[in-house]
Amino acid sequence: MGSAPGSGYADQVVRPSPAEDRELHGQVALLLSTRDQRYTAQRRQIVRALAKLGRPATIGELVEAANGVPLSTAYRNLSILGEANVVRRVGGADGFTRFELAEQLSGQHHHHHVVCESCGLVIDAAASPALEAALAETARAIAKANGFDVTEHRLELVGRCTSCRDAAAS
Amino acid sequence: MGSAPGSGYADQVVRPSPAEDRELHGQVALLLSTRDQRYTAQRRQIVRALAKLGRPATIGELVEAANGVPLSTAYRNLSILGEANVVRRVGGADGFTRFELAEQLSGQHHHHHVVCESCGLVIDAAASPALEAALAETARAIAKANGFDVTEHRLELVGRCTSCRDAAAS
DNA sequence: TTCATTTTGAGAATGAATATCACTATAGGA
DNA sequence: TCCTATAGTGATATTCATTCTCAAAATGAA
Ligand SMILES: [Zn+2]
Ligand SMILES: [Zn+2]
Ligand SMILES: [Zn+2]
Ligand SMILES: [Zn+2]
Repeated sequence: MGSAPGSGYADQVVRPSPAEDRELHGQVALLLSTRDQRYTAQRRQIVRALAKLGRPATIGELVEAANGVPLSTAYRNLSILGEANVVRRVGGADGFTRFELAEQLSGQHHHHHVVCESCGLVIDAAASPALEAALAETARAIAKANGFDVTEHRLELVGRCTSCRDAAAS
Repeated sequence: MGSAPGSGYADQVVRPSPAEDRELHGQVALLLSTRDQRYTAQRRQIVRALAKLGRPATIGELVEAANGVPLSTAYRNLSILGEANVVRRVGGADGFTRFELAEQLSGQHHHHHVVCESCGLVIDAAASPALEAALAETARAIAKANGFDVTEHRLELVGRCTSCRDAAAS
């Protein structure tokens, strides 16, 4: 499930195996076909880049990892892949939109994000059952108090990544 | 403390009393003066607008509530007020940055946000002790697993506000 | 009143994201 | 295989929230 022993509730980046990779592209092709969209070479490049990076990535990181797919093509396809529930937008800490594979495609299920306030790095972190229970309870309280119908949540844990901490200790 | 009886952990908008209002402006003036900044009429208008709205507000809402302070002035002063820890930026659900008074100035302390995915409305919600405890535990686990030094968190509960739900039931 | 410093605000510039559109690639039928 | 309708591409133009510029106005100290 992408969790190394003793790693608690925070995941490291885990590369998909070749078999998982085939499975991924099969699922993407299916999701696209139900919306009469083709799984083109450029889209495959983008999906491959997202899987390879294993964390929410900026457009710049993506076009570089996706072998120089043009910006306009990358943006357009990320939008289409988003509508097909292949890609999810992640609001960054800096002003940059980031993109990641949808939870059911990335191997890990529901998760949250850890953000470095210094360099903007974003990594995934699985949520603990206790945290999810507390969130569900909060959602209930809000529905009661404000009539707001809470259907999901976004959690970002903000701090300093290892390399930024090392760099600060100069 | 801004919490009506029986409202659980989700706050409604609460107007500051005249006394609280004087206290607010005094604190703002102090925070600005320590950074050699003046508490000008325009800055006072903006702070008054933020207090009056009582929820994270967009630039458009602010310039309207602040009696037509020019856009460039509003942006510049929100930036200065941010550096002075008077104002906090809230990343919106839509693409719009929102601004709110710093927690210690708005009467309520640490809180989270409830976002309507339909109209973009953002309101405040106090956090329960159980939720905060679970968040602290998660932060500890992440520090252990990734070396990430988590110092704060941002939580958005996403759903549908009452008026958008009513509008959908047409 | 000077005069140095800060602040203002209209307009210009920036830049991430989106829209355009002529061209290319592809699927499917003839 | 050849056609053709449709979908996709990518260089370029456009949008628009946000930031920058800078001459004029306000402020405070002397
Ligand atoms: Zn970092
Ligand atoms: Zn993620
Ligand atoms: Zn709404
Ligand atoms: Zn708030």
